[in-house]
Amino acid sequence: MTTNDPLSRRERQILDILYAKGTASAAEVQEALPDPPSYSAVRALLRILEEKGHARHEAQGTRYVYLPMVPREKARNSALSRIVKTFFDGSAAQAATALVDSGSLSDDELAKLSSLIEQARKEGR
Amino acid sequence: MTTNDPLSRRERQILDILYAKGTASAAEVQEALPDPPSYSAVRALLRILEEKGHARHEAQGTRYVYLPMVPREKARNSALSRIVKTFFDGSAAQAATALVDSGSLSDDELAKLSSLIEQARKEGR
DNA sequence: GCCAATGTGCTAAATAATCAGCAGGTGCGG
DNA sequence: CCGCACCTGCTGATTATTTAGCACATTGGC
Repeated sequence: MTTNDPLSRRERQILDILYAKGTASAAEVQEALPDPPSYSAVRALLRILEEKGHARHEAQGTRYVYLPMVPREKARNSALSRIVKTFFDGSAAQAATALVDSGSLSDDELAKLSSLIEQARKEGR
Repeated sequence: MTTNDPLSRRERQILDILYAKGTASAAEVQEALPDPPSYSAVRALLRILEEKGHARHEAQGTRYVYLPMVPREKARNSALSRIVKTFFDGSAAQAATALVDSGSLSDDELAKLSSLIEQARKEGR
């Protein structure tokens, strides 16, 4: 019924797939799953996720399409804060630094991020 | 034997504790664990983590102290990249933006991050 | 109209994870 | 020297997870 009861391994994997894809049918989930089990098994897991309140389905034509209950942005923030806590001593700045250092940002992205920071600095004071 | 065989719920929790603390005794792990089981159980889990190659122990005086096998920095990067993939459509820039937007960065940190970015932009071209 | 193909709901069996308990060993204060 | 407090190694049982299978409904092509 709430947000953070502990998910099992498969439950976590499936929920992650739902977040990555935004929405997915049982078949899509199955094919995205590492070491995928039978279609039946996937459906059983999806049902469990629904019972636990982590996902829901919508009828799309004749079939079901599943999606996460808690909105992506909320989930993403709590995932980030979990990582910041366990790997960056609670420092979001360190985490941001690691991302920039990863070298996967384009020139454009760097520019935008830079101006975002400038803005934050102005507003901050 | 390597990085990404699937960890169970408790294994993940314990490993996270080891990463957060750097190093911990069985008792410390137990007390950091949510809804903590018996001391015996914690020790059993730690032994399993060792067997699977995710943790190791060092004798500290008469007792054991446990620590993760794969170095923190490596684990942190793969954790970050996992989140970037599932929550930010593979865009590290978006993730960095979310961190800055979280508003938890001090003025000082913002300044440092800014200069880091400038440096990256120069080197990038 | 009928027969694949593809969907659903439900259930029970097999596998994995989790747990607590017991049998020592070691160091230390009284 | 003895008992207490704390550690370790190991093992079996309980509980949760994960899985596949079956029965039935709906759709679309032929």
